[in-house]
Amino acid sequence: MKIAVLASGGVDSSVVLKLLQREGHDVTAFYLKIWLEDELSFLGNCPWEEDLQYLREICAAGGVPLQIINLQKEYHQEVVSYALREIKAGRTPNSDLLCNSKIKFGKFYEKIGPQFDLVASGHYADKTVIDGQHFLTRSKDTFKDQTYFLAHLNQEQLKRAVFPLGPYLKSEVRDLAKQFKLPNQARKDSQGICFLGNIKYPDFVRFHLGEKPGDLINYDTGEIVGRHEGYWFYTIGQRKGIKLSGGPWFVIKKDIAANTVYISNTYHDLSKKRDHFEVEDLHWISGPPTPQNLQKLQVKVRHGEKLYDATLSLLDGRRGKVTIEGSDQGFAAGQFAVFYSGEFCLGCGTII
RNA sequence: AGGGGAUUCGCCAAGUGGUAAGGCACCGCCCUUUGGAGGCGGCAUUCGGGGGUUCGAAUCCCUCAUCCCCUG
Repeated sequence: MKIAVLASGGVDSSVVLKLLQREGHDVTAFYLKIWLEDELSFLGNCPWEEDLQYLREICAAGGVPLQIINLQKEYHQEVVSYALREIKAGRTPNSDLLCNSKIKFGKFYEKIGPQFDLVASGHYADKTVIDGQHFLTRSKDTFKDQTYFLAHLNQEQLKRAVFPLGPYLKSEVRDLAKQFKLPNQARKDSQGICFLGNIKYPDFVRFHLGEKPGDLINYDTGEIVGRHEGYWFYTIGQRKGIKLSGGPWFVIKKDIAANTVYISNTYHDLSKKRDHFEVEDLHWISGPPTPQNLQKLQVKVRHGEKLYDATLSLLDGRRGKVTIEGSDQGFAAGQFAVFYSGEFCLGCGTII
């Protein structure tokens, strides 16, 4: 098989190169340049030179062709502008889901064309094929599982995607990296929104949206207790950066029209928890779940944390109400709720 | 002008003779391919200034300064 590998210079995607090569596939490594335009370079040094250095070394040693694809323009159009639009609207976007569906498994494929059979990535995720239908399933490493970030892929994209790390634990991947004698075997995992690199999120927001001071209001008393620099620097459940004494203070609610941010120091009280929320833009990777399935789903409200048992009642084709078993305090509009049925990742919706 | 009260880390605040709690904020690290959350650690040789009493004071005394309240 002719496989295009999304390679970042990190441990995971480097191990993918090796694994596929070992299986006898014809692999080509692609480094996607999705970095922000240089206008922002003063905010932080991009580590992509280091990425490429490792990648070049690994590809050279393994006889793997390496191509660098510039998708900065596409990335800006599809992801950055979305993020800014959402932030400005007072919502909390998750750029990385769209990065996968729009860029890594979207524009990238358009760019390289059908000459490659598959696109492989170093995501901790797996696939199952049933009757020609492709399903996204959770990786063996349930802690590291990254299906959350892949929930926005569509069937076509999933069909040509392959996730070789699915059957491995992170620790096993590290071991493989050692076995393969990869120079980046001990490299620290990357984190944060991929396009930001070392740039701090608030700096990015401030650069594009500036500041817009307004009142901080105590949600419980209605009293004005301080000032904020712009509602877009806050998200629901946020604690850091409120600066007021008497806390800890947590963001409860934002009023965009009034440019006020409501905070509370009783965030952990039961009264602030909710067991339901609404979603829109429901998206199913392999077709909508059956009515019976809707009654016994699991849902993730953010990456990494626990799965809630949940039910989803559809309001219309694209909207629905999710009720979770238990309660949570951090439902932020704009974030993705990702639905699971056992090992299967079914799709996602945007929290309203 | 009298009378009373207060002054401890950026903020709040314990401590009333025995050698400066705690919370918030802030900083660092960990966790984490989103935003958050969470965990761990750091954070006043010093108690408004100056004297004094005492083996020993933030705690007692004197004095100065500032602030608040009440009565003119």
